[in-house]
Amino acid sequence: MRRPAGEPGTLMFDIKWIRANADLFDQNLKRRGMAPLTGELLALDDERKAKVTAMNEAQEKRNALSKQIGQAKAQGDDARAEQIMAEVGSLKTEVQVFEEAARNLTEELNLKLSFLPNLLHADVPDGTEEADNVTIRTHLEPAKFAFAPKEHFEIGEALGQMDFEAAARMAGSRFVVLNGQLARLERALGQFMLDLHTREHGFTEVSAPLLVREQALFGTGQLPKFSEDAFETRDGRWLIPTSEVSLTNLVREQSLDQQDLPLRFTSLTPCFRSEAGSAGRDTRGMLRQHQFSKVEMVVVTTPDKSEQEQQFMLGCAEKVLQLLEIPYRVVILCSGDMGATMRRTYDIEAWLPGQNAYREISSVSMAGDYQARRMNTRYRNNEGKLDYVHTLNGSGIAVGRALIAVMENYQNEDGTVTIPEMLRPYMGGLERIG
RNA sequence: GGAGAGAUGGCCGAGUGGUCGAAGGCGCACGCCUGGAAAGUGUGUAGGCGGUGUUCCCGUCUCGAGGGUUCGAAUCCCUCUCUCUCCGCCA
Repeated sequence: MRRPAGEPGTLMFDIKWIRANADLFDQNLKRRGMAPLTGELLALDDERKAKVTAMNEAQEKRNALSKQIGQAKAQGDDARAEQIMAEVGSLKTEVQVFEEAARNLTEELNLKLSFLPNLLHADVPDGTEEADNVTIRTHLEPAKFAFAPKEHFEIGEALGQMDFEAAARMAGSRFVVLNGQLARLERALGQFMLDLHTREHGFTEVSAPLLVREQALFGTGQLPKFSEDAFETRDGRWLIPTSEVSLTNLVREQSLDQQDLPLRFTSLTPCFRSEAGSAGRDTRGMLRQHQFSKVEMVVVTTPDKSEQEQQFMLGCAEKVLQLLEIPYRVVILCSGDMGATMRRTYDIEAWLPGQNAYREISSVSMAGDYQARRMNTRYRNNEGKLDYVHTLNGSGIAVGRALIAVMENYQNEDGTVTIPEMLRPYMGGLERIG
């Protein structure tokens, strides 16, 4: 793994905070199902600081003597210059030895810190698996069907507009080909969501790279820990697993002005995931694909606004389903089911009649300063001080899964699919598919 | 893909081995001047790390990034990234 991004000496996690809150930090790891680490980390940091101090002292001596050489030469006193040169020669190796030791220790510490999970928000419930997530609220009662509702792939294949076999022939499993009205419906969903967030919710639409450097994935936290989940190209770039990566990294290595915050970005992009750990799960249909389309929301804000921004974003994502009149519930993820890079995550799960289950369709998370530290993104507050920004991200919402939700919730007994009112303008006024 | 030029503080821009973290200008902040403002004038104006220091100080590092040469590097060497110009190719 290459040296993490950021200025030399920048640490990926606030070691001073760990030092001051050792118990809290280890408790946090425990809730994440990990062993305590403060002892190891602080010992390493002590060692590192000792070497840095020793290096600084040696440099101080060297600089003072070197300065004298310059002065002697300026006065034409070459003999004295020679004498001091001989004296300072041994200091050179001393500086190098300490410098190398300090660098190695900093790298070692930073590597360890870069693997640490984020701190959990106080609201996050304890738990080890999906079943421990807590439902916050539900919206709309699932509709009762007068017939046995089908799964989306049954509907799509019967319509002749969803072709997994054609996709498999050219790309392998976990890909799909949509055509005709279903392809247009996917496009309509994306347009509808983008229009909603840009017109009603104040987000700026962004078109950004889908192929990014390793540092960008490091910045948002997908690397170094989760490299097997994404696709790497032959030239060392990566296909984004979510446009959270592109949108969040818009501010990498920047110092922002407080008055410009919050920044709110949205984007409709394909997402690429290897689904390496998901073999055998959701193999039928287009619920879990290597490539899918998603509208993403990213907010960059000051620490004090992080809390309210997450609620706002959650509301923006819910609004999509409310306008589409699809039943859903909001859950808060438990400590064991959360992503390592996040402090608190709400999932929105849409009702899928064909599966007779709620399935994740959006995830809205706060990252705190975790990503900001990795990207080295700060802001200058009104007092002129620099501090790390807070970042948040959320799907607003997953287009592929929204397509599934629409198809299953709006299916008719004759195999047709009614088009939700809100989408009809995007479908040329079409009222049903099939 | 080939040839060349470049990257210095918030911005512009000097600086080719020795008190250079960096002249000068612009901008910004505060003060003086003014009835008020402009003009003029004075002062200040990066960040990281460390220090059993804590409104102020000390040390160190940072002139795109990383490494090297040297007693000493913005300045010399190597690698990388990015920008620009010309040629080729191309949607």
